[in-house]
Amino acid sequence: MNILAGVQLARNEPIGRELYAALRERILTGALKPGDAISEIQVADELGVSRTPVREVFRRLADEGLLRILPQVGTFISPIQLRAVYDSQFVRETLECRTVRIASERQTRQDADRLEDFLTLQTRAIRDGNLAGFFRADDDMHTYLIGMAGRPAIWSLIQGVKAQLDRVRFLSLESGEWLDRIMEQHRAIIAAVLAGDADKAEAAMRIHLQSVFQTIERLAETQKAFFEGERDLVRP
Amino acid sequence: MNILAGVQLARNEPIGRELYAALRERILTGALKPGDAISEIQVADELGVSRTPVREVFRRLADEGLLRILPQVGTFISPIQLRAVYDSQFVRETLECRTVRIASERQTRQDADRLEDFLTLQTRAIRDGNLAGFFRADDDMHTYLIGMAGRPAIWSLIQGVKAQLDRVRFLSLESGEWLDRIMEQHRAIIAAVLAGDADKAEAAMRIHLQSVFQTIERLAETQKAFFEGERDLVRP
DNA sequence: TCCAATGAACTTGCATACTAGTAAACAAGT
DNA sequence: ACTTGTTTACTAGTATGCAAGTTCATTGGA
Repeated sequence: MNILAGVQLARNEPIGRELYAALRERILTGALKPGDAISEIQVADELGVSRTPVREVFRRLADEGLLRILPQVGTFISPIQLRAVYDSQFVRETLECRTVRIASERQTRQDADRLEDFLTLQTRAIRDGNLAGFFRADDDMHTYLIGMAGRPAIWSLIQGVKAQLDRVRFLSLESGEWLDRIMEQHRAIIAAVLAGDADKAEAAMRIHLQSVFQTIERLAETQKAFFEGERDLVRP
Repeated sequence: MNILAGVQLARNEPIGRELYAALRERILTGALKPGDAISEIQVADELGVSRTPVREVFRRLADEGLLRILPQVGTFISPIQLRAVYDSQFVRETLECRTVRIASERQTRQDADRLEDFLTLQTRAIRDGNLAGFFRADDDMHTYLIGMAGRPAIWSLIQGVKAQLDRVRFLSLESGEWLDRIMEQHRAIIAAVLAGDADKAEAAMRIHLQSVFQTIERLAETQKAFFEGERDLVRP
């Protein structure tokens, strides 16, 4: 079975960059499922490169908790660890609730246009059934808000911990009514930010980022095989 | 000149583990200064191993922002980027202010003994002029507080961003009166936590974690060569 | 004296060969 | 049938060699 169905490297950049992104996406979207074996040689052969760059990518993914490397045994896609998911949510909520607060205190006229653009992009993506596009516009909006708070670099840190959350998100293949509810949350956040109401913005962001809990509730039952660790962990 | 003055690998574990810790410590403590060149071959030869494991360690340190790898040119110790330092402080303050809040709400009887132990360990280390021991006990106390909040894993994330802060801390070689002030801050935090006063605990923690700003003030002037980036960045 | 060309000595990126360890299939004995 | 020992085929860890690019000192000419 092909690990990388039809991945073609452009080879303008170093190998690792693209391979990292490609593998990461396949793990997050569930194309590579928890428990699946994935060997350095296999991937190297499929790409027509040597083990060395593949190996380095594996290491990075293992550091992020997406791969599990067992020496002399093999490398496997990590199970989704509930503890790690809850911790990731905690970190994201803590950081973004503070940054959105700052964003709402610093908001200016031109921010309004940009933020509203994100909302229209998102509704349009939903209308067209373009899930990938929606996720991208979603991330872009969060990125912009963090930038407004003057902390653009923090998004890359959140990106790191968010991996665990995204695995859950993709596993759930959000249905239509869910997306509508997310849009409502987005609108509430943006409205509060543009109104300069820090308290309301923080509250709206918290509700938004905590909605992943409901997704977990539904999933941890049905997709039990992909999860690891006890349920009922630290919940606020 | 020796990069690794007298580092002896135990070779019970994989090479990388120890080498990573050894290099990281030398960068943080300033034994390896910003701008210093450090090549894969040189380190490999000094350790009597091949380039491959050294290379992987370099990659991880580069991901953390401690090394700068320029292809076909060389690898260098990163300058201390003020922007990264302030961002790290922001992340740490945001996370630990929330966790110490939770810790103070969950505190129990046996926590009191442990926390007081940390304080005595610290005062003893200061009395003996044992700086390394003080830093260790300092970190241990923060670790314990985060554990009290039920989020032990978050410490490793903070550990990651803390690297930038530690570089500043070690560069300043805190003088005696500074250490006394830190101890006062520690005592204030612990007292608030044990009293179950979340607001006071959070405030004390914020003051404590913001004290690095004064250190930066003093240093960015005198040690200008080690720093990169404009002063007067986002400050609360 | 100045400047440009050149080449030696570096560097990291990548490829490949070898080592050593695990696991599972299999064979032989009970 | 079951256990035990052995073989075989895999894995990642490590070593090493080559390729490609940068830096810098040296050299030759004006």
